[in-house]
Amino acid sequence: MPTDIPTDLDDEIAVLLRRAEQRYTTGRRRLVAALHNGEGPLTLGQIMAAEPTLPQSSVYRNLTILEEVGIVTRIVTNGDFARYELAENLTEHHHHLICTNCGDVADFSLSGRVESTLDRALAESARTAGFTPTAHRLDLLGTCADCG
Amino acid sequence: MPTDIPTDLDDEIAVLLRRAEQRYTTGRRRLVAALHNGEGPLTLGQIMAAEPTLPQSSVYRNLTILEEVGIVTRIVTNGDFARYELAENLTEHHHHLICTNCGDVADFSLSGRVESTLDRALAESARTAGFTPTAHRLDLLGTCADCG
DNA sequence: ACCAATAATGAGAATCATTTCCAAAAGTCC
DNA sequence: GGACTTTTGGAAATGATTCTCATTATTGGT
Repeated sequence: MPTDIPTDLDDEIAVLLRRAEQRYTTGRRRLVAALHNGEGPLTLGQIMAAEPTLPQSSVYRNLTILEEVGIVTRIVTNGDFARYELAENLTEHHHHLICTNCGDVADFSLSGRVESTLDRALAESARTAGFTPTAHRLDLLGTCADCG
Repeated sequence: MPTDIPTDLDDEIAVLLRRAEQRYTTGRRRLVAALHNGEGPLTLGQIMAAEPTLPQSSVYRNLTILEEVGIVTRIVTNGDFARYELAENLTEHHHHLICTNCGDVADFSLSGRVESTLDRALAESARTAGFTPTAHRLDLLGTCADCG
C-alpha cells in the first residue's frame, strides 16, 4: 500500500493549494494519496480504512477544503454517505457505475464521439432553459459484477 | 393551489399501492399531489410548504414507502437534503438541471435520438464492466436563469 | 352500518453522518 | 530561534432523517 502520488499530480495539487493560500501538509497529502489509489470515489470509511491514523475530523475538514479549492469532488450517489474523488481537472472526464445492491461505485468512460453528441444536446437544452452549464454528470445504475 | 391529480395517474398509483398491500390514504394522496404539482424534484421543505398540515414524520415515512413501491424516486443532488419526485414509470424519462448556486433543480429532456445513442453507448460500457444496467441518470450542473 | 382486526398517523425521541470548537502542535517568515 | 499564523485532533454540537408507540383511521366480514 505505497501511498504514492505521481510527481506531476502532486505538483499540480501543490500549486492549487498555494494559490488558495492553503498548505500542503502531510495529512492532506496522505488524503490525496488515498483518493488517488482508490478505484472510483471513496466513502469516508474507505478513506479511513486506507489511512487509519488520519483522524476523522481532519479528513472531513480537509475534504471540504480540497473541494473548495477544486482538488476533490464530493458526490452523493443515493446511500447514506458521501463519496469523494479527485476532481476531473486532475484526472480524466469519466462517469460512474453505481451498484444499487451493494452501493459500490466504479468509473467508466464514453467515447469522445458520444461525449460530444451529448455535450451538443445538453448545450442546446441548457440554452432553451436559460441555464448556463458548467459540467455534466452521468451515472449508470444497476447491478455490479460481484452482485451478479 | 388545487391539489389535483389526473385520474389515470391516481388510478395507477392506487394499483401500485394495492399490489404492495398498502393503503392509498388521504395523506399519501396529498403527498403525491404535491409532488405532481411541483416542477422538478422537491425537498422536504418544499413539500411541507405545499402541504403545511401534513406532519413531517408522516411525510418522511410515506416518501420512503412510496419509494419502495416504485411511485417516488429519491434523489440527492449535492446539497444537504434529499429531493423527491414521482418515479419515471408515472411521468416521463427526463433529466435535471441543477443550479450549483441556489441548489434548485429543474427538469429537461433530450431527443429520442440522443437518448438512444446514449443508451447504446452505456449498454456497451456496462457489458465491458460486467455490469447489469437498469437505468441511467444525467444531470447538467451550472447556473440557473434566476442566478444569472 | 357495526365490530374486530390490522394498518397508518403524529408528536417527540433517537440516530448517525457531518460540522464545529478550541486548546495543542506544526509550518512559515524574518 | 522566535513570533505569528495555520492546521490538527479529540470531543461536543448540529441537523436531516428514522424510529417509537399510543392513538386514530381503514378494511373486510357480517
